[in-house]
Amino acid sequence: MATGRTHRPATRSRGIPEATVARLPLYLRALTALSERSVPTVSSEELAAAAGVNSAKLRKDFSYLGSYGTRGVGYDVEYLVYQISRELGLTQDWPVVIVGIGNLGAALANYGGFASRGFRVAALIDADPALTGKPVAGIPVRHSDDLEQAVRDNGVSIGVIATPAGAAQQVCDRLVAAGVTSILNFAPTVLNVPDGVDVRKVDLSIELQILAFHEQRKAGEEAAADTALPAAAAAAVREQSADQVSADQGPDGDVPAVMPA
Amino acid sequence: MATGRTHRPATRSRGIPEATVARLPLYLRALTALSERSVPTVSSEELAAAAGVNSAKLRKDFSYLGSYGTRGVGYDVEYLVYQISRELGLTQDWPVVIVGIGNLGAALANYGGFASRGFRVAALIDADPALTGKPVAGIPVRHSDDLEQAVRDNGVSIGVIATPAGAAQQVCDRLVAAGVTSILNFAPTVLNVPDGVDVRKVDLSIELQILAFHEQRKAGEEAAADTALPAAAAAAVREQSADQVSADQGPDGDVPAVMPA
DNA sequence: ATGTCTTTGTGAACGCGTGCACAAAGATGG
DNA sequence: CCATCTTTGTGCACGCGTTCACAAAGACAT
Repeated sequence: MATGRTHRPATRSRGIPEATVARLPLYLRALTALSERSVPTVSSEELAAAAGVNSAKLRKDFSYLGSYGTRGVGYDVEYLVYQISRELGLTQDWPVVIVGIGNLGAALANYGGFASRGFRVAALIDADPALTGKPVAGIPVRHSDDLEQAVRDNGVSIGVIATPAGAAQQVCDRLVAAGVTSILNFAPTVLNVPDGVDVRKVDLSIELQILAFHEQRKAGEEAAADTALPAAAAAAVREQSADQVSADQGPDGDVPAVMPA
Repeated sequence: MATGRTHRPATRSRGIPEATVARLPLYLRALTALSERSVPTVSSEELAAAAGVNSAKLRKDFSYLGSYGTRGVGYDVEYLVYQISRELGLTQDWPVVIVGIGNLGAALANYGGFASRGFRVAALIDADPALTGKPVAGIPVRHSDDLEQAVRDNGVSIGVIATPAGAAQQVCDRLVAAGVTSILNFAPTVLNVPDGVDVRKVDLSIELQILAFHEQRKAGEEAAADTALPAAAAAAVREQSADQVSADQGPDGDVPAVMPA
C-alpha cells in the first residue's frame, strides 16, 4: 500500500510477489504457535488451515522462497520459521520511532507485539511540551524538536505516525529528511513521499466504512430500488442531503486516526 | 479481507468491485475536504491527485456508481459526497460495540472518527470486573456477561474485537451468535466465522513485518549472496538460529494486537 | 448555430494473483 | 528392491483489477 505520488510497480523484490510477502507474517505466526507446542513438521494442508488460506496458495508462496519441504512429509517447522524470519528481515534489530503520543500512540508504545520479532521502540515523539519527559511504556517522551536527533542517533529507518491528520505530512517530511525510508501511517491523510520511501496506511475509519457497505448490502436488497432514482428526484434531494451530510460530519479529517488499508 | 473458513468469492455486491469499495472512503474524505472549502466542482484529475490514485481508475470507480459527472466540467462535489455516502451506507446510523477495553480499545473508544460518519459507540465490553462501570470516553464499560444483551438491545451489527488473541475467537463466536454480522478484528488471530459474516483484520505486527521486508531489500542487496546459501550451511545454521528466533520471540500471539492487513 | 476545447465514460489489452490438477519426489512397508 | 501411499512443487487457465487511449458529450465563445 505505497501511497506515494509516483506509481511504484508493485515492488516484486527479487521475484517474491507482494501478495506473498503480505502472507508470510501470517504463516510465521502459525508456525511460531506450532513451534511452541514442539510440533516438528506440518503439511501444507494443516498450516494453510491454521493461517486461513488455500493450501495450494501456501505451497506456491513457499516455492518463491525455495524448496523447503519434503514430499510425503511436509515442512520442518523450526527450519521454516527461520527461513521466513530471515526473508522478512526479522533476524535483525529494527529501531522504530513513534510520533504522536495520544491515545493511539500510547497504545502502540505499549503494544507487546512491538518488542518481539526484532522491533524496538527507540523513541517517542510528541509536539506537546506537557508530555515531554513523561514516560510512556517506560520510555520518556521527547519533544518534536528532537525528532531528527532521535532518528539519526538510533539509526531509525521505520517511523510510525500517530498524529492528527493536519500534522502528518509535515512529520512525514521531517522523518524522511532525517533518513526514515518506511512509514506506517495512522493519520487519515494521503502522504506524499519521494521515491524509495514505503508508506503503509492504517485507517480505522476506512475499515468501518467498508464493513458498513457490506452490512448495508446484507441488510437490504429492497433498498436497491431507490438506487436508480430518477434524475429529477436526485437533483431535488441533492442540496438537502448534501447539507445534511456535511453538517453532522464533525472534524473527521483531524482525528488521530487508527487503521490499515 | 474476509478471513472466513470458506472461500468467499470477492463479494462483488451489485457489480461494484471490492477494490472500488475500498477506495470510496478515500474519495469521500478528499471530497469532504473540498466541500468544507466550498469548492463546487472537481475534475477527476484533481480529485485523483488528492486521493493519491490514478485519474482513470477514479473515473472507472465512479462509473460503477453511475454517471455523476459532467463532461468538460467535472464532478459536483456536494452531489458526489451524497452519492458515495449513500452507497457506503453512511446515511444511516451504525451502532458499534467494542470488546476489550485495554490500551487499544480505549484508544478506539476515544477515536473521533468513530462518532462522525454515522458510527456510534453503543457499548464497551471488557472481561475485567475492575473496569466494569468505569467510564471510558464517557461510556461506562460493561462486563462480558452483558455482551449479548448489549448487542441485542442496541441492534448492533458491527463489532470491534480488541482483546488478546486468546480470547478473540470466543468473543467472536459470541458476537456472531448475538447477531453481529461484521467484525473488525485487532487481535492477531485468524477468526473462523460462518458464511455471511464479514471479517476485516487489522494487525500492526504484520504491517511492520511487511515494511521490514522492503526495508531489508532496500538496505542490502549484498545480503542476496547468503540467500542462496548451500544446503549444508543452511542445515548447520538451522538449529542455532531457530532457537534464537523462538527465544526472544516473547508473547507475540497474546498481545492485544493493533492493525490491518 | 457552429466550432473549439475540456473532461468524462469506457472498450480493450495487459499483468498479477488464485486455484486446479497432476506429475515428480520421497517416505514407508513388505 | 519394489510397490504403494502421501505430499510437495508447478504448469496452466481463469478472472479481477489496472491502465491506456479515445470517442462521445457537454460547456463556452464567437
